[in-house]
Amino acid sequence: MSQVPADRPPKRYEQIKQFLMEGIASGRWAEGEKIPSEHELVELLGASRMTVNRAVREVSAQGFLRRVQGQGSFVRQVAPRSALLEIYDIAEDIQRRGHVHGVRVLRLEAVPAEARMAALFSLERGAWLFHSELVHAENGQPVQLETRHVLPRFAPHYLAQDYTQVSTSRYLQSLEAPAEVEHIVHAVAADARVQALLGIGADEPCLRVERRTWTAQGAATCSVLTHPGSRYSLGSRYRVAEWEARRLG
Amino acid sequence: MSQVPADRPPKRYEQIKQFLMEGIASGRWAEGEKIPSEHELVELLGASRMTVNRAVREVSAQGFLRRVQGQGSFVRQVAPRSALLEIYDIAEDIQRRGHVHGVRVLRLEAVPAEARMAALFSLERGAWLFHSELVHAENGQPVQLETRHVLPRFAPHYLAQDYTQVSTSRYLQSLEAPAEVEHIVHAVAADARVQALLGIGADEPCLRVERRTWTAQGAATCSVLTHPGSRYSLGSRYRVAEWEARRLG
DNA sequence: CTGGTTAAGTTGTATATACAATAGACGCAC
DNA sequence: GTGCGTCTATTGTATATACAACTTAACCAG
Repeated sequence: MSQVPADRPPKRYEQIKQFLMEGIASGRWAEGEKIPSEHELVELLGASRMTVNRAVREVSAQGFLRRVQGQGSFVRQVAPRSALLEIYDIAEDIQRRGHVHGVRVLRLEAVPAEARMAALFSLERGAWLFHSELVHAENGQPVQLETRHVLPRFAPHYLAQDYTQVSTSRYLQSLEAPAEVEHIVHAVAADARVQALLGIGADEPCLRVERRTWTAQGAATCSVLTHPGSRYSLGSRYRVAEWEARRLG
Repeated sequence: MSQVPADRPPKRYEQIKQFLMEGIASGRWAEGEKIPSEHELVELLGASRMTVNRAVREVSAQGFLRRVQGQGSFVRQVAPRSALLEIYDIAEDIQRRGHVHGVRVLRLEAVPAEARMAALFSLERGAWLFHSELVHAENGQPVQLETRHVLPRFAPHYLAQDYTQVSTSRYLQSLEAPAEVEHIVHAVAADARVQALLGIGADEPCLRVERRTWTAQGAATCSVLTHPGSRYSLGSRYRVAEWEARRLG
């Protein structure tokens, strides 16, 4: 049996954090449920309240607990999701690298919502949506196929813009900052049409980002960004910072 | 009639955090420079050391300061940038979904660094590195091939752990929080070995995350996480307001 | 029943104190 | 000079205590 990484003398507040994390992960305290009060933890674990307080505060800052003064500490309904993707504008990205950004507008039109889109936007089938399809190129080589659906109420003049001058992302962001954003990244195989548009072979995998935004009124946009796996990747490098300090509500 | 919401009494540790952030932002303390010690801040600001300690600790957790026991607190070279991707622990992820997490350890050994790894870790070729290879499964289905190289100096007991009990990520994070993290996501085709390990077909694309971490001493770990495109995707959804709120410190 | 007050429980903050752990400087014996 | 121990400065952790702020429930006066 492997021993605990007993390299260092255990720290009391780390032990308590561990105790809390295990209780949360194991379901000993269900989601939304109240965990023992600081006072109870003091008696249970035999540490001072300040030490308990630090442990609970830090676990809370990590997003696993919600604390309410005068009431107690509760296990969060939705634990913090792992991956965060920041909004990015591919035109800006390419220019930042000092390369030439080119764009070709394939479609820019109003379309009736088929079943999937109707569901995503909470509309009836056949309701009108704005739709655009663009291919972005870096130094002449296609790097992204951008397919987008936009709620007309959110961007009434979406179809009248010249997207060779201002990118779709930039125009949409100029309207109203979304209240909520979702990104999903996955790897997919390209169908024949995508292969042709991106100029890739049949066996080349693609990196696909699905991006949805919501305003206070509801779903606003839904985009699918498809990149050739060989010519594009998402990257980030950052200094570790704030998952300790994060406060969600 | 009741008064307009009166200003809440300012919190001492928030004031001190503000004081520190202004000093850092204004260049009053240059990058890399030592800020006043806790004791000096106590005398300067007239708060107790515990309060000063909390303020400095939280600013430090946000990445703006680096603290060295016995030496002092120093302004970090570069302020933290917002992250594209956050660290995630697949075991935690799976358990959070209420599924069964299984892991199979394929390799756990010391290996001599070949050219690429030597370059990444700034070592000479042939220097020893710890190496692990694991397959993670969700409800019995493989969802991640985890290949990792670790600098022995960073985790001397890396090979002695039981990774069926505590995940590699969690163990490594228990040692020392990395100062810097890099993630790169791309789509790749799997070779025959990976296909076999993940139980996927020849034409199925894979989602690959490369993750590297650095401590103050230099590169610490380098991981390659390969997921079957059909069974795994990276996702995130977040409220923009909260994201923005974190910029304030 | 209504409305306000009180009391108890919980988290939030602030302080004083103590000791441990680490790094660097100084001085001393050899 | 070299090596070793000591001292000091600094951060890291732990505790006891106090009071403030907030929530809920109980209670009581009308």
